[in-house]
Amino acid sequence: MGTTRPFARSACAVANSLDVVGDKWSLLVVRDLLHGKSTYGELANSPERIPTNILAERLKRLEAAGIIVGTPYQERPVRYAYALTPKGKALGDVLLAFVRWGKQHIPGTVAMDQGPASAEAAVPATTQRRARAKRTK
Amino acid sequence: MGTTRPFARSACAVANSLDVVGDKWSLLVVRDLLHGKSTYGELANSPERIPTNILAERLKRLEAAGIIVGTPYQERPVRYAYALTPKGKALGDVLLAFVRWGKQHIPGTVAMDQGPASAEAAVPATTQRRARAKRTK
DNA sequence: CATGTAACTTGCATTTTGCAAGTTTATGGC
DNA sequence: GCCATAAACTTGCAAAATGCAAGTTACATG
Repeated sequence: MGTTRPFARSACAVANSLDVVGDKWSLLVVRDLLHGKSTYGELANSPERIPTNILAERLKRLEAAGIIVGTPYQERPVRYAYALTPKGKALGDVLLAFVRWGKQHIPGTVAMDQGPASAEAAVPATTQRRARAKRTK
Repeated sequence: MGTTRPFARSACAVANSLDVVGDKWSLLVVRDLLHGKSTYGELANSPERIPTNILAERLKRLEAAGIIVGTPYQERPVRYAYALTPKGKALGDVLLAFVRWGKQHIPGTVAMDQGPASAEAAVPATTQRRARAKRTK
């Protein structure tokens, strides 16, 4: 019974954290969300130019992991505004550690400007759009 | 001249840090070295069971990145004891951030015991071995 | 109706991983 | 000397992840 191995590699907090966000892109998405970005387009247009298929896949993985949530800000076509959950926001400390290490040990790197500081209007304000007769098919 | 793009993706400290240690194994190797391990065998026998070809490749990459140094503790066959440079030790803060996040947000994970605390004898004490007539070829 | 655009999806070619097995050099037992 | 064992890597692929380009869907605009 229930002898299903509980962890992929070990019970180490570091190993399991890396199994969730230990790749070249996930933490950059989190960084952007922390900085106030929220739509697919905003995330795709970050300076690192994440390939769009990778972005779509990461958004699903991060949502499945409870790090972000996508709430529809528009129907027909459904479009989501992504935001960090508390679990996701807590990754800010990890990001901060990376920023400090990078700035100290990789010459020329800089901390990307902290985002909106007091960003309201994070959600595209339900883009004003007249609801035309919606024919579902 | 010299218009060789200085960074692989952007000047962001996070992005560049991830380009160096942003994979599933590098930080686990750093973790083990912080905990006092130093030989290939000790690293290979960690609970996560890193594939040996990956371990060999990571040791080369981390050394090329100035995060670790390998000093030979034995000739014929040459064997190296790996240790963290100051740059590598500084990753301890990143590890700590991951430990805190993991323990807080991934149920069941734990901090791997801090290593030797006051570990001398980190190097295999130049394994006592009578120098037999060494025929180089 | 022709264009344009945001948000994804799909098709591969390339790269990275990972498992298994092989190699090299040396040690210990008989 | 001969055989078994071991540490530290290396090599050979098969499988999975990544990345580039192009395609798709559902509007908005002129």
